[in-house]
Amino acid sequence: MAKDKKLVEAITSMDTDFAQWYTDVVKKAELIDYTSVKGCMVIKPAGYAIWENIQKELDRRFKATGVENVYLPMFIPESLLQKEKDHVEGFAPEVAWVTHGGLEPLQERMCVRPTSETLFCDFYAKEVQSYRDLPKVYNQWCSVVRWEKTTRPFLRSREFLWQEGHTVHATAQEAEERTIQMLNVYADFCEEVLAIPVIKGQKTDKEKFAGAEATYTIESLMHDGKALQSGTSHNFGDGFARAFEIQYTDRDNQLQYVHQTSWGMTTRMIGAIIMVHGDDSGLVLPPRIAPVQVMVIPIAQHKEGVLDKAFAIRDELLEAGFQVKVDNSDKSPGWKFSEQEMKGIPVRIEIGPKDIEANQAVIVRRDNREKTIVALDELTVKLREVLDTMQKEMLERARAHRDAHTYDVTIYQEFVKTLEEKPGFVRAMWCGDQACEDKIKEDTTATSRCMPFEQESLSETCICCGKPAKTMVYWGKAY
RNA sequence: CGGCGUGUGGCUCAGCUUGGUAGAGCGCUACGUUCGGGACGUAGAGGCCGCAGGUUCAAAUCCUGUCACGCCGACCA
Repeated sequence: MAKDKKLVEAITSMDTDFAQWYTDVVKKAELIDYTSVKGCMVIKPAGYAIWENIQKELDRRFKATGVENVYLPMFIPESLLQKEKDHVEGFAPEVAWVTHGGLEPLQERMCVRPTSETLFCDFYAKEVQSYRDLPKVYNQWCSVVRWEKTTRPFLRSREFLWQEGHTVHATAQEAEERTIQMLNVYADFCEEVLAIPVIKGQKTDKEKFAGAEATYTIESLMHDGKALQSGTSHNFGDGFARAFEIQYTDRDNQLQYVHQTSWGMTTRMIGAIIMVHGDDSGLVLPPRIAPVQVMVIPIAQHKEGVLDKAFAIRDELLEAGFQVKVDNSDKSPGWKFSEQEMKGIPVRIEIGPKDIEANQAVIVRRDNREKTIVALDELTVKLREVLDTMQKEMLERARAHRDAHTYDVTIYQEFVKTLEEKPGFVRAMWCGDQACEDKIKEDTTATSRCMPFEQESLSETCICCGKPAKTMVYWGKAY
């Protein structure tokens, strides 16, 4: 009883203060530490290992579609950044500038990349001569810097890790296909690996990327009912190509502009994992992204044979391909249970003298704390079952939560009231006029999250102005 | 950029109102006892009280300035 109390004191309850809960989990799960640089964090081993797994999974999927990895400079000369008008205007307010090299002022200042469109364009302008050079499907893993005013671990930091894909194509159609293809890669990754359901759709002109012709997005819903933009894929048309003069000679010896795309996913997804799956005991990692899937916790480990058995189990499970560790630290079992739970390790296996006597072990799921007593010779098979089930149920649970927090409305008063009182997505029709988006933001602080690919007609008229509606839009308050 | 808040052993904080020997809990080290939901005993180590000025016989405490970080808003992945 007293121990339970201590547990809840360690992490602020979600219902009490979601923001504080998030910070507590991030710290208790040892994902990050704050630093003396505002808005920049140390990503600790437990956090970085999640990112490495995200990289591994995404990179594999990218390469399956023909992506090649490259690396470009982290500095962008001001003149280069200036070349595409919308792009500069979008990013100028939040770039960091390098003005000196050593003690000497630079002739031209350079910004630390907030994104690398301009550098890729500069590069492609040299690289691409002929239709035979196309397409180029490059990606880079790097960090970027955006001088944010308010910052939060993973969700909004001044420096963050990401990948940015940048492609050039001969035709508009090919560019559009690549844009959609990569959005689908992101969506599949989110659902299959992170167990986070997403809405696929297009951003409105107001919300689209600076310099893009079209921005596609996957939107997910956090436990507190706020939306999180989880991955974007942009079709640039030939806008950047014209600004940077990226031309190729086609089969008929005519000069043509290339068509470009870019797409990115960031360490923000770690924040999404926390806010979609976490609970009052801490982090809950989907088995397919967890750096450690199983923690073996020996009970009364000083007793003859217990530790040996624990390590034997570990070796057997490692052999079978699981990520496993033994907690043989000098802590009490209760302590170890709490640690495993705070860190979100999907499953723990308890093994003590009684189990050894009965030739069994106890498997405990992190997400619902369900205990299963398993005969030792069935451990591998059962564990695989438990992890697969857990992965599946986490996605289902997240989807059920999202669906339960998605509301359809057709009357403006109800729209405003819903956004105010019920955290979640609100689906409503829109005329396509930015003035309505602006008014909605003014009235509710909510923004258009996306125009989903899967459209439905909820009514004939725009939720805001009453003019004929063009599209159904997901609205919500976003991180 | 505005509002709020916080800087004191590794961590969380008390002490500041009313100036006078720097404290607690946790953690850490050693030894011993424990071990199925955050165990316990004994003995230790560890602090220019964010930084800089000022007032004073005397400053963690009062005054001025400054830096940093956190949270909440407007802008953004």
